[in-house]
Amino acid sequence: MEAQQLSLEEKPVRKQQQRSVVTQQKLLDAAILAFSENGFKGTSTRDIADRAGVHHPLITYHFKNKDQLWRTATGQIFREFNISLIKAMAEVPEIDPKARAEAFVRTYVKYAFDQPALHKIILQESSHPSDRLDWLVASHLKPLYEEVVGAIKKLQELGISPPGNPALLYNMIRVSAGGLLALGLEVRGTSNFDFECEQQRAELADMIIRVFFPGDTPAPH
Amino acid sequence: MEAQQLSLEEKPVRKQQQRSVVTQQKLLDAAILAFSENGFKGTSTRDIADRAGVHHPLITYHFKNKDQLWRTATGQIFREFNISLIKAMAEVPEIDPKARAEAFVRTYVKYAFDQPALHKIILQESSHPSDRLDWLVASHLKPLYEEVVGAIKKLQELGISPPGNPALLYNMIRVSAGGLLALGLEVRGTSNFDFECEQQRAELADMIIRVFFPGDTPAPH
DNA sequence: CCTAATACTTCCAATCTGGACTAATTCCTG
DNA sequence: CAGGAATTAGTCCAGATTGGAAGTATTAGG
Repeated sequence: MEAQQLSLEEKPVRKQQQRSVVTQQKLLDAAILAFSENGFKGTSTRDIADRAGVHHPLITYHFKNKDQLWRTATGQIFREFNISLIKAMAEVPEIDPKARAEAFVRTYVKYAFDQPALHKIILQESSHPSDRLDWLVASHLKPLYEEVVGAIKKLQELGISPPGNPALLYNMIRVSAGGLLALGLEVRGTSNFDFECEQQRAELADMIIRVFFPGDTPAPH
Repeated sequence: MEAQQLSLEEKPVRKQQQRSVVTQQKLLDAAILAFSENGFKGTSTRDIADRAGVHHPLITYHFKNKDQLWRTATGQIFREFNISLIKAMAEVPEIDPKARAEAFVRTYVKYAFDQPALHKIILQESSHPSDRLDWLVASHLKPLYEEVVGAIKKLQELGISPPGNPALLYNMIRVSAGGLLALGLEVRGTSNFDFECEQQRAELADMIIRVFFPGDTPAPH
């Protein structure tokens, strides 16, 4: 970070040392975990440093302050999530829209489970207005939305998805997948349904597909 | 609270003064708001007291400590929510299960919007294990779940709802309604869909019904 | 193998935290 | 209307919090 922002400087910049990369990643990982559990306000930089096993002033050194650390950490997992999603979708042929939708749901569920912090952080930050939420929406949430909502419209035209506002449909799918996984503890408590079990996650994906894409692909005339 | 726990005491207990009831309610309202925004850890008792416009040691006086305040405040809104739901449902005739499901969804959306803190608090607390989450599940979430899941099973048997694990279906409906409303800020940011608008909330309810209860009531043979 | 940039450690000041404690005020109740 | 309990105001505290200053150790690069 910061450290080797060479840009158009004239100074003889030295390359970043390996140990600093390690420290930064330890901090980023710890930060994601802590923020997803206790929110931005509820997380202290000391807690993060303790989890990472480093001295807390290193946060100031590497990331300037708590807010920048949050942005860097959050940015990292959102970028990874979106890239994973795009990559996985690229492997599915475009001919069959319903198969594509199914693949999207399964991949979404998979990566949402691999990185549960991602949706927890969305939930944490959506609870009240903040610059962080605006930033999250503008730089990560909206791009994905734009990408997917077009596909949903097409599915509706084909009679595969129910009619109505596609934005609504998209958000319902999103919370049914990622949101529900983030609520895993509560769901297990009330319903004895455990997303830790691979088979139950598949069941969730199946159900989402069944519910939101009930129609069949129309035969090519 | 506490103050007039007369039970089987022999002392000539004086009745609670009106002003204390007012103070308590101001604290409870402020607490709900603060906790829903910043979570338990992220909320300070001083913040709550400031919002309520009272001195912070009064929290200790009326509720013993932060944890008890959380439980009392949360208990109040959950009780009100569940009662509202039950009352509203009692007015719908039992003959038509689909009409009943529709009424349930509309009422759920209505009250979830009236008290957005309720679902925000579920989201806040589900992010990691805690006594508060266990308490929430056991005393408020599970009872409602038990109540509703039976009805959903029946709807599935009638072919009104899609097949599959009813617990899953229930949770998907729940997050699509309450969860999505709690995410209102984010949804407006990404999709320009605003739940503040009555008509858009109706659209949400319609969509939930369309998606989760697509079948028609079978004609009585 | 120097030496200066990079990375880390140790310490500090100002503020915030939950909660305890006492004094002042209000207002029931006899 | 007086006595005393209920309630509130005002202080205080020990510990945690943040950001940062100042010094030490490590390592890249000549």
